[in-house]
Amino acid sequence: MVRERGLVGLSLRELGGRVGMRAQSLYSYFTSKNEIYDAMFRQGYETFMGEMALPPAPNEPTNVLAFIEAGSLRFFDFCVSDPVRYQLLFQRTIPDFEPSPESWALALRAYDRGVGGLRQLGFDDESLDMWTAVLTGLTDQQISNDPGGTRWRRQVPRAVRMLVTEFAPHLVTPPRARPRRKATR
Amino acid sequence: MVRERGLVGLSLRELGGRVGMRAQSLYSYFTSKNEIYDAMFRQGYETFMGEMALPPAPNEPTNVLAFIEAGSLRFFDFCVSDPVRYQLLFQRTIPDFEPSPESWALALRAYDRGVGGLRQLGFDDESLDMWTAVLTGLTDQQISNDPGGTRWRRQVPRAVRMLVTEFAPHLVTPPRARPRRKATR
DNA sequence: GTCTATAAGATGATAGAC
DNA sequence: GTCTATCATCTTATAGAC
Repeated sequence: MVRERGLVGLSLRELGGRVGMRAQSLYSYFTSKNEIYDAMFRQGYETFMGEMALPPAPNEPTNVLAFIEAGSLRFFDFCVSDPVRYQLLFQRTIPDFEPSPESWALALRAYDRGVGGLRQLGFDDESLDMWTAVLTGLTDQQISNDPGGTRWRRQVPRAVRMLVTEFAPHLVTPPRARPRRKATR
Repeated sequence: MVRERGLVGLSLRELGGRVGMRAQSLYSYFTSKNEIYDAMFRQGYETFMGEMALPPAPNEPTNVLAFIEAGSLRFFDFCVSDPVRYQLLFQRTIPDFEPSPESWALALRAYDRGVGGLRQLGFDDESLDMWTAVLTGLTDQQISNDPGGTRWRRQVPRAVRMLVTEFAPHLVTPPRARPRRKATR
């Protein structure tokens, strides 16, 4: 229903109708409308963690850079495939709704798991901030300005290479020959 | 009013009350609620163009890189200083509202002017896409995850250097000594 | 240009019967 | 658990008097 009407278009009456009961009967399952949003929020993050944890697809990443790129594209596609879910999980635009503490904790776990691989590769907090911003920025532009297309998705590999070069250059320039130093001391 | 209540919190009754009349009297000025959103949209972009066109502040940019950085920070601050306006102008989350053709044309002019400087410096369409994504990504994170702080703003100079290095390296590495070639032919 | 009156509806939520 | 009945609003918008 929210995929059709948007998040604020969720109406208890119509929701009741769709599941075959009166709106009031929903209160046997949820104490308020926000509790429904909260359940969707939680479910969304559970799906997210499930998707991100899947084994790599047949077209495998062979090296570290390809591995990071694959993870980034997976995140990107997860977001773009369901813009309303993206809005619910990563933007926060429903008036008067904020997730319950348990749901927030889940979201934090999901974030930690998402960037855990990068952290292990030596990315510090600042670089993870930059990482998050760039990836969600591309995602956002794709959803808002080219839904259904690939205009911004095509930039993901380049962004990944750019970020890795900036924050973990040893991963991208194989350490064969050290650049000469100015002088030997 | 929308700064307090959010964009969807705009109510004609209360708006009327604030300007000293009944809600119905507003229809002498606007034919619908969406026309009010449209007026705010247009006004926002006019302010935007005004702000971005201001002469550089006393702490001047001295070189090209600093010039780009200053412009980026100016955009960033414009967005962060008024999150609701940001939502109206750059995200599009009001149900059933879309800007009139004239307002859209204005928004396109504003974008062109905003990236015009970069285009003159040799940035192509793809790099402008990346530019937009990164800058709005940082902005978005700042607004959603650290409102009032500077956690993501601090990353702007680094992002600028990273992007310029990627897309216009001649601007950041002064052309003193050419890297030696493999062989002379 | 502002008002009153009112249309015509939507909404989330509660009480209590069965 | 689901229902009917209903509350208590809220909303945008129109008609027409002054």
